Amino acid sequence: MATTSLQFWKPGTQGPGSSLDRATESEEIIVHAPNLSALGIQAQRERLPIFKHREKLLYCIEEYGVVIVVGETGCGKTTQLPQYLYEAGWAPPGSVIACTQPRRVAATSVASRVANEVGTILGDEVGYIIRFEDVSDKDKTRICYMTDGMLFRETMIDPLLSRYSVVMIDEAHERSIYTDLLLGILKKIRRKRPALRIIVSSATLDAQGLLDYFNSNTALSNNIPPLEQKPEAVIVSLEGRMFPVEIAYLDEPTSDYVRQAVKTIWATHLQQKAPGDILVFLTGREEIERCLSELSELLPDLPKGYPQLHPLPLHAGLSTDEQLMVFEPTPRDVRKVVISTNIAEASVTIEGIKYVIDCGFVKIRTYNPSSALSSLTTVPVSRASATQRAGRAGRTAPGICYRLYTASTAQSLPPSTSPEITRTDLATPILQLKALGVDDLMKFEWVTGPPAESVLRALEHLVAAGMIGADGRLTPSGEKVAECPVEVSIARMLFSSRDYKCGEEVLTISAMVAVQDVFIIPEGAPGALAELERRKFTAEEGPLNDTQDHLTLLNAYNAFVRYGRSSSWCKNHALSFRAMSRAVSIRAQLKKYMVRFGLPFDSCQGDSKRLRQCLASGYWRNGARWVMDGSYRSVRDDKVFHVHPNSVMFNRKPKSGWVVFHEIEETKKTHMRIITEIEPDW
DNA sequence: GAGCACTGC
Repeated sequence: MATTSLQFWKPGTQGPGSSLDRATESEEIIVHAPNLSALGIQAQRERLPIFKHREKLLYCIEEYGVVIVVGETGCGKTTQLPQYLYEAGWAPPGSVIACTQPRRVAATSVASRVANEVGTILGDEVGYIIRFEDVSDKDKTRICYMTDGMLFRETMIDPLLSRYSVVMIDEAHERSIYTDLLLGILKKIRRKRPALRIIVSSATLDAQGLLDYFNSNTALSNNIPPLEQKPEAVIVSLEGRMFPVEIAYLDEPTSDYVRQAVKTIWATHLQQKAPGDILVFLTGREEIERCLSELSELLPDLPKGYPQLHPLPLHAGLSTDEQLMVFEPTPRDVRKVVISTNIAEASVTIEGIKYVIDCGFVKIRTYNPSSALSSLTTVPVSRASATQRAGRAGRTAPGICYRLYTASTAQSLPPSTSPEITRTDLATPILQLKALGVDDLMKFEWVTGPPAESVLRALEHLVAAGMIGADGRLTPSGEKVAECPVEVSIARMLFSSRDYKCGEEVLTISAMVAVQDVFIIPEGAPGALAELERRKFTAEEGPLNDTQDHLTLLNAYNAFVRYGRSSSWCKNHALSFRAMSRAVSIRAQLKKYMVRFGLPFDSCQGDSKRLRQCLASGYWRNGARWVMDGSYRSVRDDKVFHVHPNSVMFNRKPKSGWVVFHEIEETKKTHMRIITEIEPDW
């Protein structure tokens, strides 16, 4: 197979930012800067598309409570808008402009860029706050970038967010759970503190929905003064900066989009003479590896005179080193092909991409409240996602996006991905809302209401766990657990560690289960090596050598610390250095909460029975018993569960016949992850 | 006898 002819229908140019309108270079540049490098920065700032809208934005923020800013990524809103506000005097001493991001890297990298533009050291006038890292100054910081989760947490300490004059919720179209919770809280705060200004920044599609949300007034009660006649919220549209991206569809649907992706990569490489790298969106690791292997079979057939093709995988399971390879600049005679999961849709930006190939699917986690199980399923992408994926081709020059589905399929795609709050376990969010004084969940103004069944299921869980009393209010232990940055079952485990005298070990286990992907699966030899290494921790490391996943995690952690937290040690034992280091941070943070709640740090001194009893007390809802065919039945409703192949319990019969597990994941089968054997009479 | 979208506190 040498060349493949592609039958693509091209309906003409469309896609993000088809207008190529950028700020003209002839505009007068006003410079207040004292030196040349600052002059360069100032000129750059004024060339951004958002600069033309500066006065309009400032006027709207002065006049309206809520400004919904719509613009493509790259138009400068994240970096410029907080600076405009700062320059216009919105952050006098004692008040701060907050800008929230759904991801940690975004908060840190944007803060550092803005600090540079402002001409200040990061952490002085411009800072950031993410979990484990507060690079801000209580007195000096005027612009603060932060993760939305951190600002939500701050509302638990300061319910009116009184130190902020303006809160900008960035990337609101992603509808992360904390974005939704924050929008609800902010709408409430605005009633009590009208001086607060809110900016919601979003990509196009749902701007009208957000406008209606803020302009509706359903929860108005008698003791709150009526709002002014003028609408609460207004939309400001910014022009995009992105280059046009031509969209091409398949004429006929494909039954195997991985193979179609390989064909399309090959044809693009041979037919498109213009240099530029290729980015392919697939749904998961397995597909990426198949795509890579099928592509490598074609490589020897590359005709003479063509540039080389350099394929690279990109997904979250890779080590940092492997991930960094996709950013290496391409030599002149090589074309890079990055074959990626959804991580490249928003989290990771690779420069130099000119061609995007989109399989049209994504893996999404969905919580089913009636079964209390969450499952990972492959579903068609939304139109918003497809637009975002296509936009990855137009960051530095005009590009092309090949969609591996038909134009009519494209029209039937849902407009946007359902908000996270509609497909997640609400136990923790509801506990936190209760801690914020939202007692009546039906009156809380959700941007999108979660399914009633999810709310009921979460309330039932919280009542059973003793976090909420019969009156619907938080119990004293509920108030404490609401503060803890862990799930309800883990918090219970930490609290009962006092009775079982194993605080030290439970603390470590709590940190380790909070980190995913501790054990690395090496490229090529799926599972085998990792399993070998994992078994070392179960059998050879440490005194607690039962075959239990929780104890294996404990042993791995202790060994990591004992061998000096070294990254090369991790590499040799198929452990993720990133994950292990994160566990160290989480453990330190949880330790502070234990100190605050007066929980002792006893060690069980190798008495694994006490430790396992303590685990059982936390995972009291997650029990299962072994049955003859090697599967398990859940204690709660007799469902069929299987042991996850990553578990050290995989294909071993528990002596007692009973286990508790950390979580259930439903993919092709229903798997219990992180398992510990218990005695039935516990 | 066989598997791992992505975030966040």
